[in-house]
Amino acid sequence: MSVTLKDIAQATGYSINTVSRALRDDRRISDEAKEKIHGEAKRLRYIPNAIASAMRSVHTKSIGVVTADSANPFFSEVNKGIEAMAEKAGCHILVGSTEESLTREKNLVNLFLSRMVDGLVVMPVSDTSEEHLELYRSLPVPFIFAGRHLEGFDDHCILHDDVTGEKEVVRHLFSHGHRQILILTGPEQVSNTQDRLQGVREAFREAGVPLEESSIWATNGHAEEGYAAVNQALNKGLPFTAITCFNDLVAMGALKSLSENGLSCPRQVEVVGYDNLYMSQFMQPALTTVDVPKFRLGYTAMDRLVCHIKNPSAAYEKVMMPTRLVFRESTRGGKY
Amino acid sequence: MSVTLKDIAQATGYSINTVSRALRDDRRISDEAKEKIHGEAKRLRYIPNAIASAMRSVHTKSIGVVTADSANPFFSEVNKGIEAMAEKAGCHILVGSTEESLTREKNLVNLFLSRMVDGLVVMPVSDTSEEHLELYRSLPVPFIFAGRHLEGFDDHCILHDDVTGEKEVVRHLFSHGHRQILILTGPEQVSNTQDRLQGVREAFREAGVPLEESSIWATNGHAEEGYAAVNQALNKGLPFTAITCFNDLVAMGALKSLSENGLSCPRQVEVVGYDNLYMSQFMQPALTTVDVPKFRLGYTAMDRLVCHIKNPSAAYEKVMMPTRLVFRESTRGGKY
DNA sequence: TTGAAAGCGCTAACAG
DNA sequence: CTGTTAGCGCTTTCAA
Repeated sequence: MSVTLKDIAQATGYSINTVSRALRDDRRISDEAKEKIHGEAKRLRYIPNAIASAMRSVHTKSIGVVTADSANPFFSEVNKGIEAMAEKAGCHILVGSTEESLTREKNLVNLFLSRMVDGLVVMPVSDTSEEHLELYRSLPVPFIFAGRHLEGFDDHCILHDDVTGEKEVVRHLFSHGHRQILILTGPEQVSNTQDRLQGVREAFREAGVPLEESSIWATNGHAEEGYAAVNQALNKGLPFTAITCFNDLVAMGALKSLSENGLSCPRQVEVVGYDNLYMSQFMQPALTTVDVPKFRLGYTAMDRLVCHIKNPSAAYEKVMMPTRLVFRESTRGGKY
Repeated sequence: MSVTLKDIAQATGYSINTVSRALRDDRRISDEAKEKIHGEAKRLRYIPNAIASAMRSVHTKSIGVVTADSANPFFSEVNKGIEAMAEKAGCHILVGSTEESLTREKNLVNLFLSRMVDGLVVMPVSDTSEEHLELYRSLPVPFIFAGRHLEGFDDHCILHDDVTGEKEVVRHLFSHGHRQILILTGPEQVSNTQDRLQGVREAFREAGVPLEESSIWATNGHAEEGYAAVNQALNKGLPFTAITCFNDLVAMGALKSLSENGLSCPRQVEVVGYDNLYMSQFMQPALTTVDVPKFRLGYTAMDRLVCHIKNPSAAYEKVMMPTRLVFRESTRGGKY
């Protein structure tokens, strides 16, 4: 079997306890002992058993991250922020993806709990069933929701302002004279979908333009459904001169459909995405989109979480981050 | 603190042991006891402590996955295959990304070992230092290399045939009359870069065309370096009529540069990628590329790993998967 | 079919 | 500065 503290203790003549403390650099251990013990540990290729250590001590120094959709680079970018702060805090991370399934979300949370994580960062689906809410009400560790909110847990959320972000998109399109706007929404059980749609509605109301429900098309947030939706809208002869997309992936599909149907973007149809993925600047045309501070979102979420782990009685506080419209080639001209 | 077997034992009057076995559906426990115990467990919201369980039993039912580059969707797609098989085998997965750093690779392997994983799936950098090789020689658990190989561990590899895949790309370009081909390679410490370059060289030799070293440009495998490389090649006035890219991300950057420089793809310059990412069909123009069986790669790697965990004395055996050239819009016409 | 006891590897509390 | 003892929650003997 593998090398344990016991082996090092036997090899050096110290007690298991002294070895344990020497390896953790406890200051009450003599330099001589430390040197001997560290040397022997290295020689024997000792690998500390984090499992055993976790059992005995209060903290495992591990955090569970429940992310949403592994096919969307948005979440990789948020993850990087989480990881950066985790590393800073000396934690490591267990990641799992729900693929927007409530069942998988619950399973992941329980999996992480059973592995004794010190806390959780979650991008939840927005299901408001009693069972779902109860899962978080009874959670025995600190937790933060990143980029998405859940009814009754506003304080736990680190968010970006989707309502305003999307409202500005539609305002901008209005200011360019568009009145026929195709709206491609995202997965329905996700709070961002609801918020962005609300932003659309507010912008329409504000401008006094009636919003036809027939111009709202649902997608699952992936390119192929953006592509299909625009194809179908064109086939139906739906009139539109601009498209606002749930996210950049959907926009990528939309651009493809326009191009295949001989419609020039931005000359004939303007397209706006959401998220500002790294790849969006390389799309053709480069995508106008709403920048979300992805890295900072993850970084801040993890930072807050660490605070709550260190100080369990600290009050939770909602954080709202600003978004920013980024103008590229898929829309005409700059801001008016 | 949280609910333990002891709590259920006290509540039901059975011993801890009986509770433990009832919850694991041991057949030597009466149905009556099982029912009572399961009921109580549910009522108390018992969450099994996987950490404690892992300490006592041989297997943790967890697998470490050391992946390479979280910004590249290629690895997400491989991961999905790994996860699918893991779920089938009743394991869960710990994932970490090296970002192509040898140090991070070693740290991740040790992190996973310290968490007592039953085995590892690794996408290693191809560093052949004694230290790196020794890491795997002395690994106390079964391991599989997925999509990349490492000197001396051929048997542990599940691979796709990069030499042949890339050779076919270049052959195809030759067959279209190209002689001036820009070659954008990937990160140097990665076996795929070396293999694909070898494929290029073999195709050139085969065709009797001299390969100018000046037409080989290194990238880190990301879009921005594909973009920059093509920009620079054009600025230098390098003559080329086709580009073969290390991967689809690099190709995305290359397409962007061509478009910005007023060069039409495929009419003036043909472009070929590698990997066949999901998104590549949505690029403009849709990307001709080499399909790699990403899902199956992960799925098979995990399948082999599970076999070796179940049967530690089984001999390792290299698996080589075929690749396939996929023709889309970034090259002209079909295969000759 | 069930229970009692031992121990996985480690850390914390207390002695010295 | 170092050693002794106890025990985290669970599973695996062994005994009944």
